[in-house]
Amino acid sequence: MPSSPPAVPAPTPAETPTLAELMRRGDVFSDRCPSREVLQHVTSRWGVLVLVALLEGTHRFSDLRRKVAGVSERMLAQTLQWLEADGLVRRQAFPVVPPHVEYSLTGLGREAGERVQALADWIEGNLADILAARETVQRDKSANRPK
Amino acid sequence: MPSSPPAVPAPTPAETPTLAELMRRGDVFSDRCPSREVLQHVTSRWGVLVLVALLEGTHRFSDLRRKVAGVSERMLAQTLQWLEADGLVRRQAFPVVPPHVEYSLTGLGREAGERVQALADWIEGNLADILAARETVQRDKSANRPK
DNA sequence: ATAAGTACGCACACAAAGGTAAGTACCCAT
DNA sequence: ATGGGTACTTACCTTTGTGTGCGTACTTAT
Repeated sequence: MPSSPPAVPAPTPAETPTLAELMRRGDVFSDRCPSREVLQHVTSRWGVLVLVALLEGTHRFSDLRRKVAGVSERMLAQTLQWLEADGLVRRQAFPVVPPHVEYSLTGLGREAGERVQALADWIEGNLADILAARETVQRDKSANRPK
Repeated sequence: MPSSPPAVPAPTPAETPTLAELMRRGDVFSDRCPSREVLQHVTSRWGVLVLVALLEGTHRFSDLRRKVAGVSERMLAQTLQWLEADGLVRRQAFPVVPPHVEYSLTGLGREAGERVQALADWIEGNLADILAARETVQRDKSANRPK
């Protein structure tokens, strides 16, 4: 149980990448780097689930809606448009009535999807540990201020 | 250029996992599964960046604030509390004045962090392709409705 | 003596995310 | 003929995320 802070090891100098550098290779730690937008689309609430769902193959709009439980039509459409704009999802519309549209991953989308799936899988597999940790952390906090 | 939709391959039967099953192994596709909350914390705008930052080692609050460019004190504190509650981040406060608090990853946090880093790294490395795709997709859309 | 740094909590405000409901223009099953 | 399915869009409203500014209780640097 440490009561005094450790000594500082080494100061990290500040970095200021140019815009051109941010295009060649993004930097999520940089405030105005475009990679942050992409990150937000990919890690958005429904974006993650759509990418994982599409890893299994092409889906129609309403198939996705059923698979991704809880998503509204509005947000599913919105999310798909984000991912399509970023070149991760391909949209194929057939000129028939009633409408028929198929969504699938592009090459980029598949690569991204595999990474988000790795994360989602890990969370699913370790959910029990995480929920257990929640209890523990909560208990420890309460112990530090019993009144 | 397909103009008629392909035939359907096979209908997937509906699944309804019980709450108990959702605890042993989460299912992010299930509406009320707790894994979704965890997913949201981990993939939140600042959660991603904090996890990646902490992979490099222990950081103080203000170190994180400087490293994660653009985050406000309010949201950094909030994000850290989410991750701490989920057992991914450890908080160590020293009873000194001025305040000194150190944040680090737990075992769970490191595993999660590695996965989000893999995603962040991929996005950084493929940013150029994604930005290029944005242009292309935009152009294709405009071409389909020139007026 | 004054300013800056530290790690937050709190109140206020705004914008974005997200849900609900309705409308569209047809087809198909009952 | 009525109801449901399809792939959205739009308008309206609520919730959440997020930023800003202020206060704190001191210490260290200027």
